[in-house]
Amino acid sequence: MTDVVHIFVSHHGDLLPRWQAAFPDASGVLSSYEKTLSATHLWLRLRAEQEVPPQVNNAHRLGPDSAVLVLSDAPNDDEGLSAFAEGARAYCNTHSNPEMLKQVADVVAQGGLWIGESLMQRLLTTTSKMARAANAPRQDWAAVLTPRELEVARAVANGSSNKEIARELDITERTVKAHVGAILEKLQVRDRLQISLKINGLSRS
Amino acid sequence: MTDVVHIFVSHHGDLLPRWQAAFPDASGVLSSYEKTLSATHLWLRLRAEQEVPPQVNNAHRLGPDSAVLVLSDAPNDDEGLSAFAEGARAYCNTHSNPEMLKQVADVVAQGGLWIGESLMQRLLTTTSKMARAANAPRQDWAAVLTPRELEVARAVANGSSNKEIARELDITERTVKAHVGAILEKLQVRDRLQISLKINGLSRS
DNA sequence: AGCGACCCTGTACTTCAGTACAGTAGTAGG
DNA sequence: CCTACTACTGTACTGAAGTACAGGGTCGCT
Repeated sequence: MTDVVHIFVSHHGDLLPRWQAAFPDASGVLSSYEKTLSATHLWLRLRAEQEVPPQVNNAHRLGPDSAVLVLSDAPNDDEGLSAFAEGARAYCNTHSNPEMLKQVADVVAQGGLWIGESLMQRLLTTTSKMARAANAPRQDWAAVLTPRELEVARAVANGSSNKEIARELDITERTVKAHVGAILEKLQVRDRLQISLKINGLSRS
Repeated sequence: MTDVVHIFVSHHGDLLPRWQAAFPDASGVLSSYEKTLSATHLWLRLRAEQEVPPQVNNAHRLGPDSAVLVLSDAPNDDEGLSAFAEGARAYCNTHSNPEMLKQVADVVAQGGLWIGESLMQRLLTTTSKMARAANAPRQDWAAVLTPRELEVARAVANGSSNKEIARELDITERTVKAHVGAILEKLQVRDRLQISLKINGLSRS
């Protein structure tokens, strides 16, 4: 815990009082390259009038080996998502209290990510929804299809024509039709489009 | 930080040495209801041979007001997802070192969630993918299609045949074909299946 | 050896999707 | 009034999808 260096990157290069309270040794910068190289924790205060990705990328450039922690004056889920998509390690409110900031820094130091509760909830619900829709029924049809049929089914679901699938699998179009026929029967559907809906978890059954 | 009570729920009701190291005051239980009520942190060591949801739910029953922290001998993303879906506040390795466990406990005490890096990465990628697929292109095709074409497009995407759509909209099959043709041209695709993929946000463009 | 899967292929047919060409009609706007 | 867009319909054709019928071969199990 001794070799931790906090550097805050903000519009004016100054430190908010609560940042100072959380990390007495921290320094603030505007964009001076040399000073930021030594940072372990590079805090970036987002500027609302600019896009998020370039700001985060710039922070990565300032400290290639630093963990980038993003501070937002008005946090929202989409902004947070953008930040994490660009490799940020934390996303929290600019005006969080010192205890919170210290907590965040510790989590990041341990290799973790800090995400707000709201965004977290969204991540969990959407992903678990996807997992539910993608896991439970998957074994349903995956079980009845042979390996080869599975390949064909996936290609069909992806929008490929019989001819394309034939080329891809290096077999005759006739054979593809045979496989498709078997799939249609096993999955109890009439169309290749219905196959697509079933494979992609969009059918109402 | 004074009124923190750690209780470990495991198969044998005993404490691993590293748990003890992390929280000297912690106690371990098998399933005695009275003792668990006082817990703020209820650690649950998963049993591999059982399903995850009932185990987590049982932990909630043991301590309705406790935060449930899940420990897994062999963590993986799907298991973690199940745990969080059931309301767990943390998911980490059973054999994490004491520092890690303390860290996890602190995060949870602050109202946060602890999620492994791998699972986190998966959450972020899938969600940002969904956000991308759900926001940007949606207005794309909706804008170029006329109201009637939209109806037809949705029906097509749903797997209806031309004849069915004709019946549903009370028009001729010929007219449906005209609409479908217009949709194909405007959306720059060749198939009704591609229409389905595009409407359902599954195309790679 | 026989049986049942899975994978592969051929010919021939029906049905559906999609396109070309052509036309009627209502409605909004310059 | 004329133009443009939308909705609708017809005949006729091409091509893809799907089905029927019929076979070839391999592999594992009884």
